[in-house]
Amino acid sequence: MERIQSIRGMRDLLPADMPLWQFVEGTARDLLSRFNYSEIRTPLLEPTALFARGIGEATDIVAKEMYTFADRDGESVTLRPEGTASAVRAYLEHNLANELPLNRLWYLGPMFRHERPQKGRFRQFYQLGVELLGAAHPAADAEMIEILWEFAAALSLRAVSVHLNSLGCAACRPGYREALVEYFTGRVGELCPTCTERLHKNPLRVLDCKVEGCRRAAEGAPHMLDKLCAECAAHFDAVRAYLDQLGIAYALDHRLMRGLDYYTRTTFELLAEGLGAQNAVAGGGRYDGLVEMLGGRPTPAIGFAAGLDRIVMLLAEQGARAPEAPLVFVVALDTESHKSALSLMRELRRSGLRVECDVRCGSIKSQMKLADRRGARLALILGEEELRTGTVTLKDLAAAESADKQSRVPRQGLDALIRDKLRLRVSEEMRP
RNA sequence: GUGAGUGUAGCUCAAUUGGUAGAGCGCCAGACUGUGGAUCUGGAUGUCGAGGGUUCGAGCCCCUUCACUCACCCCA
Repeated sequence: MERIQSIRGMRDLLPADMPLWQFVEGTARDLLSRFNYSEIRTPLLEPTALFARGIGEATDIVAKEMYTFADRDGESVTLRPEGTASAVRAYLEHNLANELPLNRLWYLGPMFRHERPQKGRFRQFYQLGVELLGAAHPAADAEMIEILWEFAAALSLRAVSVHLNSLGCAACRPGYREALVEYFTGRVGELCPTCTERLHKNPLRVLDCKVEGCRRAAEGAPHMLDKLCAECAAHFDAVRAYLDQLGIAYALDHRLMRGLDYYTRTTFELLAEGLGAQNAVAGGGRYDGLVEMLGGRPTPAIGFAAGLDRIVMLLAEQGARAPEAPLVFVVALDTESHKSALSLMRELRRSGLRVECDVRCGSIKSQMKLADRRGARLALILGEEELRTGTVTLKDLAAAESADKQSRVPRQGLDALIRDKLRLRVSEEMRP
């Protein structure tokens, strides 16, 4: 019998992986609530037209990476390849703009793209998205980048850097594009075959080609930042001033482009070392045109998406350990003890402690062994003796062999005693 | 979609020029039947990714196929 396994590019996040994931997600929730952003949850499945219109028909995502199929009634539906289009759709569908002039939103969940998997890239992957709708002011750009910066800081992400660029607007980008084509046309000979093609389809992409020859050819290319119109230039300068005020370090990166059609003006990325070729941890920017493209009134907006798979991978490589509540393991030696243990465990759990036992009810040895495997901090042993005297044997599994490693304590008020013991050990460990 | 590499016990890997599988770790059980993590002893486990071919004989050679990994492309 052939065993069924998960679909290519779609992986299981196993129990051992989850503490880090929960740490990352918890950190995001906590941070965003302090910036007073509201969570929004949208369906995984949307009408195909939403993405075709929002992201751009010509982008790779729409042209060849979407999970698109006919629903039972024939409607073309698509598993969301990113979150912004859905968030904006919901924003318009429920008239959120009418309730508030400024909407701060975030979401977190799986996205789907039918790409060839590789390190840091999956067909089902998780993104944290943050969107700020209704503000054209550069202060909004700065807030968005600050959130990303604070997120990285709260996670203690090492070896990451913020890259910043401006893509200009409908007024100045076409001019830049022309200048770029003109520049590269003069050195077609130095470009790789793909770039020769790109030159006509998407000249901006030539800038971030990895081939050595193209990189050299791109060195003297004109910069978007030099071709910005007066408004875009002023906007960008203001954003930079805010970032300086906040002490946020960034690198100007004139080769930083966005693959989705809806981006304008400010774009930024959080890049990390140690992720292989997929080194972008988060990316975002201003998308002043999207709301209107999706049928709403012209509304300025900015946002970013962070790749949680990559962040978790980075943290794991940096040896990060997610904090976990200490575990109390109850060991019962016979049927009577086990009955009594049930009540004890309920009590302790209701008092907020994390408690489990070995429901296989085997020998004390195998129970102790499981306690150890599970990483328990304390073992509570219940046997005939303890039942008779109204006590439990408390063993500190993490302590070195010593007189107070194990002791007989009264069952009354046990949870307070345990809390004391755990606090003590925690404070000991926190000393450098 | 393109290219390269890899597929042998739960995990990491080994198997001389083709002679029908082994180690470490892990797991389970024992070592004065009320005590884990160290040590010792014993034990279970593989259709050698799948299908076909060559051969007296294939984990090793050939073909096909699938999966995984990394890179390109693109992106988070």
